[in-house]
Amino acid sequence: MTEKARVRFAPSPTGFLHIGGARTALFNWLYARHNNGIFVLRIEDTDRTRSTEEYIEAIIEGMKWLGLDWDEGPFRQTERFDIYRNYGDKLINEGKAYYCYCPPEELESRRKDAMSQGRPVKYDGRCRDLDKPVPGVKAVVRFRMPREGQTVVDDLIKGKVIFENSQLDDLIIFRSDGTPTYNLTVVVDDIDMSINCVIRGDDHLNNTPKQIQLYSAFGYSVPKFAHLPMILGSDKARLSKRHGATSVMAYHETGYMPDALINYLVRLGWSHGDQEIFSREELIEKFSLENVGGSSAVFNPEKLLWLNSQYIINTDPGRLSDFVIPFLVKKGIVKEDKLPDKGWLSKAIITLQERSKTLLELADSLSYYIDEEVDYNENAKTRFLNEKSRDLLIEIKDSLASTSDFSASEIEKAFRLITEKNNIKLGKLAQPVRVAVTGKTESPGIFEVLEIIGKEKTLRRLDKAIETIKESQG
RNA sequence: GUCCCCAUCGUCUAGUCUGGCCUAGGACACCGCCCUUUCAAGGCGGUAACAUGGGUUCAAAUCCCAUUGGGGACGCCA
Repeated sequence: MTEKARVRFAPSPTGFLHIGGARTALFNWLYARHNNGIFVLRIEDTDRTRSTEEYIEAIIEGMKWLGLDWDEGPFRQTERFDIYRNYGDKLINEGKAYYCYCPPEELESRRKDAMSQGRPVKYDGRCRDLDKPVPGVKAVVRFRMPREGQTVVDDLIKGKVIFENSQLDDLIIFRSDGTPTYNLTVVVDDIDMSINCVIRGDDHLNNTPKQIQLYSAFGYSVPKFAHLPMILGSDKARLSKRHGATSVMAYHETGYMPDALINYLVRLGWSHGDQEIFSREELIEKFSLENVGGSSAVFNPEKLLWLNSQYIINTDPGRLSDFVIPFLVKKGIVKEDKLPDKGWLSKAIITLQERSKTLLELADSLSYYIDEEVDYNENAKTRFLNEKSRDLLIEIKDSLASTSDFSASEIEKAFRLITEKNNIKLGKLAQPVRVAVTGKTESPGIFEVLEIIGKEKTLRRLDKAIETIKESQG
């Protein structure tokens, strides 16, 4: 019987949940779900000056929106300081850690010197074997790193990565104010929470040998490691704010479906043959770290947009309406206490699914079905609402006015009758009508549009269009 | 500067571990055609890649080395 997989996502709340963090969370989540394991959420907020409550909320909100549910936590490191203290004291008592009295400014200048002289930048260990404390100075605690030999990171994605211990720094595990630092807290927490597979960004690969030394100092065996390659912007630099929207919730707000973003993110580095679109169930079934590539990936908003359009097309209209309604409300197209009929809305949505790449676009298009008044696009108006189309508009209006069954098929018959009579192509009639009822030159099929708008509103809009033509003439 | 990672179309990738089935496949974007009442969606087709140089081998996108390029880390941040 193998042990149960336990993984974690451990963001620090110094910003919103961003694209890179979301992908790390996703891979952890998939690993846990695929292996029937446990997914732990841990908030690494030991840097109190930069961590905020708002960001914790925001990260949780982002996780929930993406549907990445966790089984344990959220734990907060700031609530676990006594645990780190216990572990730390053990190291100090065993001589595996020591107090260092070097002032920060001095360390800084030594670092600069080392870098300019081309020497490895690391603490020289001058406080290692001090036998007495320096009075009146607040000390930090450093971990005594081995100086000889090698540390091997056996990574599930990168393979065996060898580090010379001489390169490893005597890292600070407690600040001079007594608070623990990252490298200590991750290791202690991962031990304490029985994490047996650490999946994180490969910007942590260099930290890993240090952490391995910590594990061994505590007498624990190391978990598996999997270091995911970074996500880059279009200029190949690490993805950051200047590349545009990087916050997960920004995608929510601009009309992306969570499943589309998940699907996009998982394909950044992971693949399953030629398949592009995966349901959540499929992902859970097929996901494996073995199929994660080692090279970094450029974030491509256009492909995400395409995936989103695919998800909009393939989501059933009833469910899609639940996604769209908040956008309709937010844009003031409908009132929260006066929502459109669900059946009617679904019918309207069907006509727009393959024409909308985002929920926001869908909501916008829906507005011409719902609004009382139509705003004409200026170009559309001058091109199609003019003397040439006026008589046709009057003709179709009169014909539609006497139609009792206002269905797409009956509406089509009315249109065909007029085009045949006047010996014109359907477009000659359809375009002016389209502008009259939608204000635009593009829309779903005109017969469906009219049916959805309904007889009364259609006639009113045709009247207004005819009126508009008269005015512009007179 | 030191250490670490990475390298197939513009982008995401299949193929690399286990060399031959690769005349290098799919997807996004782009271009063309078809469908068509507009716009889409859809269908069909097209442009486009194994970074370079050395090896190893009967045979290399695939293995090895070097170079180049890109990324990351080097904090009393995480």
